Amino acid sequence: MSGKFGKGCHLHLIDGSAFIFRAYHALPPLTRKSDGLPIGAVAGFCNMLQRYVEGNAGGDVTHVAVIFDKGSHTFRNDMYDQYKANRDAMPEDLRPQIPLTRTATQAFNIACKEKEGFEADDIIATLAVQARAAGGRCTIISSDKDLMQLVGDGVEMLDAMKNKSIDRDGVFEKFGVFPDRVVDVQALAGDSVDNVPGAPGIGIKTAALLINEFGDLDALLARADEIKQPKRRQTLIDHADQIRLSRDLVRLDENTPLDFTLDDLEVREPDPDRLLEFLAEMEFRTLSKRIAEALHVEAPVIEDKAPAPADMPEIESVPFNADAYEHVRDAAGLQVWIDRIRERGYVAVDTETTGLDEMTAELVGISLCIEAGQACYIPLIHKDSGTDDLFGSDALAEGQMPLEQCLQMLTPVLEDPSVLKIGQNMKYDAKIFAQLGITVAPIDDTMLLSYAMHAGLHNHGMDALSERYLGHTPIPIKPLLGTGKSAITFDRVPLDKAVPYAAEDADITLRLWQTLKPQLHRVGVTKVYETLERPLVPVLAAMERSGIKVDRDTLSRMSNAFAQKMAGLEDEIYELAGRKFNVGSPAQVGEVLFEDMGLEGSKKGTNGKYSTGADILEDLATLHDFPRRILDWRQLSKLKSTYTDALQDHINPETGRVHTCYSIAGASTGRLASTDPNLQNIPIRSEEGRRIREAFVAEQGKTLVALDYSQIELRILAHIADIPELKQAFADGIDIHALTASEMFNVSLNDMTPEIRRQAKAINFGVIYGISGFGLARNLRIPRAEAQGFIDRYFERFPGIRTYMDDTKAFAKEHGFVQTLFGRKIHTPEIASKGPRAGFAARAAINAPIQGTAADVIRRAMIRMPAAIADIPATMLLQVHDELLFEVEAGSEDALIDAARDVMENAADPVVKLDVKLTVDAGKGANWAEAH
DNA sequence: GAGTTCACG
DNA sequence: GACGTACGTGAACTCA
Repeated sequence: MSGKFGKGCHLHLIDGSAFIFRAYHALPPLTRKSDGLPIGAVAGFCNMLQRYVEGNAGGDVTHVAVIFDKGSHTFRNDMYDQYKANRDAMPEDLRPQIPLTRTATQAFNIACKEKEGFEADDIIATLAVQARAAGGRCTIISSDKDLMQLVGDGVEMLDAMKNKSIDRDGVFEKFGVFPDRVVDVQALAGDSVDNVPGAPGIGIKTAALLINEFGDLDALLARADEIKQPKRRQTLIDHADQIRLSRDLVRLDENTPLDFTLDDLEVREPDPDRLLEFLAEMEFRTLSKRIAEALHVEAPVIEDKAPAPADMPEIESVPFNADAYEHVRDAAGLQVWIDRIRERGYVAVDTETTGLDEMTAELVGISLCIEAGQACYIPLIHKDSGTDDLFGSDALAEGQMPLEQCLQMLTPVLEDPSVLKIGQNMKYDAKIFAQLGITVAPIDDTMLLSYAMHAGLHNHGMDALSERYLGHTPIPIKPLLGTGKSAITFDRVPLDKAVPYAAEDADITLRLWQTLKPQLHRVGVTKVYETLERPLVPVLAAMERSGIKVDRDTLSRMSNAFAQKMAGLEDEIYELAGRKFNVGSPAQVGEVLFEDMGLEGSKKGTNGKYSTGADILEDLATLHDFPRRILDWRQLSKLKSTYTDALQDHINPETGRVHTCYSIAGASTGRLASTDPNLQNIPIRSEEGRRIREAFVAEQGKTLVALDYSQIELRILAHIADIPELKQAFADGIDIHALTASEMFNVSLNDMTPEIRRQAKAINFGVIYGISGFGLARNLRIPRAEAQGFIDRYFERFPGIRTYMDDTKAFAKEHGFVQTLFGRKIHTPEIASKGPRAGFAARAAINAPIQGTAADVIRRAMIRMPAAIADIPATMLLQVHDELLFEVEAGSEDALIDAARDVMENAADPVVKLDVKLTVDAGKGANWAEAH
């Protein structure tokens, strides 16, 4: 059969996207063995194509094509920006498989068609209409109801899964009208999946009823006042425009401009070599065999390629070339990049700013990269460096587009749910964009990919990752900015220097993503990355931007009081020492103590200095007044310098609030770390220190609410080590330290003394840290043998703890990592070393699953929190490892406590079923001291 | 920049 | 038998 498409021809049009999604959801998440590339949807897609080919062998099909969607932005989005806005983002492991389904179609030698700006449905409509006009037949292989408007006059649909064909009567069954009125019914009924509004309260049944009564939609809308039901009548009158818009949205474009004709779609025999080569590349053994048989050729041997070692990724072969980066200077130049980004569906993004504090830093320029080596920098507010003006000119440099124009063009891409934005530490860039009202989503973050896979092995900064995984040293920033007082901000870097530096960052980020992302599955931390790391980025960005109000006057008053007390103490100290010296110098304190006064103290190894730490001074305090005074002075000095003084410098002048920065990938265990300033170590243990929390206040008319997990690490220990007595105690709400003491020392709970309880508490904590006799002895200030006796008794009483410790150490030795209950991996490379390092590593390995699981739990709570409190006028401000601090409008405190507590207590569900329930304590007040 | 000390969980 | 010794952080300070 060949020649022009016409009478007697039969065209099959396969809805490619429908095939892909069916394949994706029908199969488990298979991955290619050699490199972990997700491949399940491709496998299912190929299976469905093969079944299709087999099913039509000897049939009357003369022409065939698989039609795909391309990009997500279509003419319908221009008509209605909410079109398909409710769609979930494409699953992470599906995205890389999309291009492979095109390759697969071509490997089957089937025509493969798509068109930018149009949906597959429009192409199908156009081709079906063309086939009909030429006097041929057309079968659309899909069950998508949006295609039903095309049925009739030689066009029919076939649901390949159910092998059921749908004709005019079938459409009537579904819509209550024949195909020519389907659009009218859909326009009225709307579609929640595609977010087509329709007429509120009217479904398919009612819509069909109305259309059948009035003939068509135009007649119905024209004569809406004749509708008998008053509510329905009003709805149609009120929403007439919306209904017409809906009709335009659901009506398929039968005139899609196409660069091919029906004749190009003629059925072709598959080329066995090409097809089998593709299948071998995908490592589909069973399917290869089956297809080889069907084609009567020999199946290729597919080698069982061993996965490459995880720490030896392939180094990107495109060399780095800083001269090749593009300087985007105007809208035309940027548009080229935007088009390419939309075509790809992903882009690496990096921002250059005037500083490191995202609250005050200004956007200076944006770099983009879509392929290794292909990157650009869009400078926006670089200052002209041409003049000799010593103070720098404020005139803008040549070759820049207006910031507003750039953002206007780029924002739709940054916010487009179908374009993945890749960054290194995206929280930073997201905050910069958030300042400008832009919400960047969806995202991937190479720093977090690295963290999820390699926590404990190395840090996750871009320079380190580039060296390690790309074998490339990034252009250093120092020579560009200078150091010290003469340092300049990035907007003063000349463009010829700024372009290579900035663009390279995006290039590196993209290459890291290409290197690291496929390994995620292989390392087995996809869930960790997708549920514990990446979703935290917008949550933390919002918390950091919120900040917490800090009252400068309170801090200032405290500073003065501390200064006075310190001065008094200094006089006493000089008196006791008999001379003046620098109280802040540990070395000089050591000299006074151990040389002038001749007290007993140990020299410290490396530099021969005396150690004057708090516990040594504490011991000496019984012998002399001097150490006590030093301790008191140090406490005040600490409080003043680190808190009451430094904290004031962190109050943002715009917001009057302190905005900390959380590192997501700082702590190896999964904990967050807080910096600039650290708000996770605000004093509480001493009464004087605790008062600093009075400076952390709620805004007028609001309240601070603190919720903290009670004994979360011990509860997790009880679960992981499976200790029945501890689990029972938590279930009964018994004081856990008292219970431990009672079990160990055979004292009934009623006869418990604070001293015994204190010792048990120390042991409980010691266990979490990987207890040793020496450590416990020092902590409790008891002889080492006695401490060891306690530990022995503890293990005897709770043998599960010792088993847990031994098993965890053995696991770490064997695998080089340990895991939390949620699958987070913490690497412990030093466990293999000899000497004391191995001891450190072993204790860290024991602690990591406990501390890490607790960290996972609160991360999960934080990720769920925004949605859970959406209806409450409250904001999540701070996280302190097992505590969340909120600011809430007065009157809504209890609603917030109920909602937040619910999220926190059930945060492990449904992934982990803890044997021990998690309990959350709550407090509220005008300041943080009261709330705690 | 290393080392010490101390604030928190 | 000796090694060293409780887990995880960040910041300020001194001193070379």
